[in-house]
Amino acid sequence: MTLKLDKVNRGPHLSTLVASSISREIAQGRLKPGDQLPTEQALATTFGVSRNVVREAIARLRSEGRIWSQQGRGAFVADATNATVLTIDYETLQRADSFRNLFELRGMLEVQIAALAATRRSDADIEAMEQALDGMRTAPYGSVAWLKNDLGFHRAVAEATRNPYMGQFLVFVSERVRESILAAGNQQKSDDMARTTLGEHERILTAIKAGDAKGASAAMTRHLAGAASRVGLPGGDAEAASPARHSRLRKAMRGRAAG
Amino acid sequence: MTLKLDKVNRGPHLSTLVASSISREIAQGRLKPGDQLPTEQALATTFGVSRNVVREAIARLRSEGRIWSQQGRGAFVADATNATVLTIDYETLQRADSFRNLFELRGMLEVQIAALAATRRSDADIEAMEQALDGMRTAPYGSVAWLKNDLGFHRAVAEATRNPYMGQFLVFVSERVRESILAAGNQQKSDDMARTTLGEHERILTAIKAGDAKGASAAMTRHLAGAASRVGLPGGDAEAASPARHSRLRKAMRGRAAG
DNA sequence: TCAATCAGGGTTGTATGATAACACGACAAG
DNA sequence: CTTGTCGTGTTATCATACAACCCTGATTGA
Repeated sequence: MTLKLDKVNRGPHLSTLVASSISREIAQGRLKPGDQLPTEQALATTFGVSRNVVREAIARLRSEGRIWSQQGRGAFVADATNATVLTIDYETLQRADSFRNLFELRGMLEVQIAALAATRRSDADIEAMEQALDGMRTAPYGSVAWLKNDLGFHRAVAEATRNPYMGQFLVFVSERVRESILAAGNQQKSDDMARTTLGEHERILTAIKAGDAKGASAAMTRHLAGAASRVGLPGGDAEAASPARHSRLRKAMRGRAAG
Repeated sequence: MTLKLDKVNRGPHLSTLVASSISREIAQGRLKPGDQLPTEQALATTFGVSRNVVREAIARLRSEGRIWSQQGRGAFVADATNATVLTIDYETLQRADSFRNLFELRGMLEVQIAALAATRRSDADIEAMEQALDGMRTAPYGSVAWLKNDLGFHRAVAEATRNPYMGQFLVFVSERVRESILAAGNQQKSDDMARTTLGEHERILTAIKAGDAKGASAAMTRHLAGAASRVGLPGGDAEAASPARHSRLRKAMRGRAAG
């Protein structure tokens, strides 16, 4: 009876294993949309767990929109587009190219967000950004407090867009990127990096303060390129995400008050 | 005992009600990160359900990263940044401004995706786009087949970026936008719209074929502006998401083969 | 005094059986 | 052909029991 699923003792709950197992069947196409899943009883016996565990797994998949179930009928695989949540599973996150791809996506979001923020920011937004910058100045580079204020700055920029989804998506992607960095474990820190990073942030803030959309996106592009090289990524990667690049941003950044 | 919740609130399961109830407590700050949840037994009695139902709710919240639990200790509220899934709850989706905000986010993604796709597309990607366009040509405007191919086109563009997250995010956001449109229920269709929409898609494809990043993003911007006005949104909204606007895209689009 | 050990209660994780609600097909009655 | 009933299978929920684990505090030994 107690089969413990030989694999991992470190393993999470049995319901998680069952859920990801079913999830994999769906992802790999062995269970197509509309197909009926085996009965809970059958799943329980095939996995060697209790029906309760199977139900917890089912509940989880149902909440993710991957399957739907009806009392008296059974459980069925839902259409892929019906997924109500966006999730990046842990295994994929570990792969090397995931990091690069996530970073690219993040850059895409951030550069646009910076431009939008420059046109819509309020005084309270500026206040929040400056507060986050102050927090970064007083915390040692790479510390928890530093990271918290770093994320706080970017979130403040996102919230200045007056579009709550911007912040929601950006924070989500940024956290995945951070997880990926931690998984790779290849970061080295120096005092130079702290100064450089702070300077990049300040340039972003200056442009946003001035209402300079192109300058803000340009500054953000440079910041992301710097961050990329800081974590060991070819720096010029965010290029395609930079809208105002070849054009005359110097003109846009000239003659504007630093505030 | 427990209110059956007359409105069809996303699922008649008790575990769903319990999960959203706890989730609300967290969202409204009555349960702060680090706080310990009541014991499963206590939750069961307060909600008037069995401990099994509570466990299904807990499993769901745990899979979303909202709480974490350890055997023998209890369940605790996790940091907000630890959420492993991105979810847009149904209530927020119904609000009027959600539609506008989601559409803006989608535009932001798509315009950049189009530019990237133009520089990275393969022959197979072009093939997929053309196939989707053919599907749109033969299906009546607004039909299920039409919508399916429409989404297929945009997904093909996203997949041409060689970054799987692009497609993942885009499809997710697009589906939420579609849900929001359906919830509002204010779309009217005509033959003109079909032709216009098809033309916009064709221009996008032409630019991507030619490897013209700026042309692709410009065409996508125009398409999104058209789509916005088609669903009753002020058309100029995607402006900030348009990188190549004032600059000379005519020059970029000149002298390139239509394919 | 101090440290290690151990026993006990509390909590989550899992197993098991039972009951209620519901869907669907078979089948008989009209 | 239609309708109503019933039996079977499935999910939804309940209830209980045990196992695994954490924490605390008392006991024990030096």
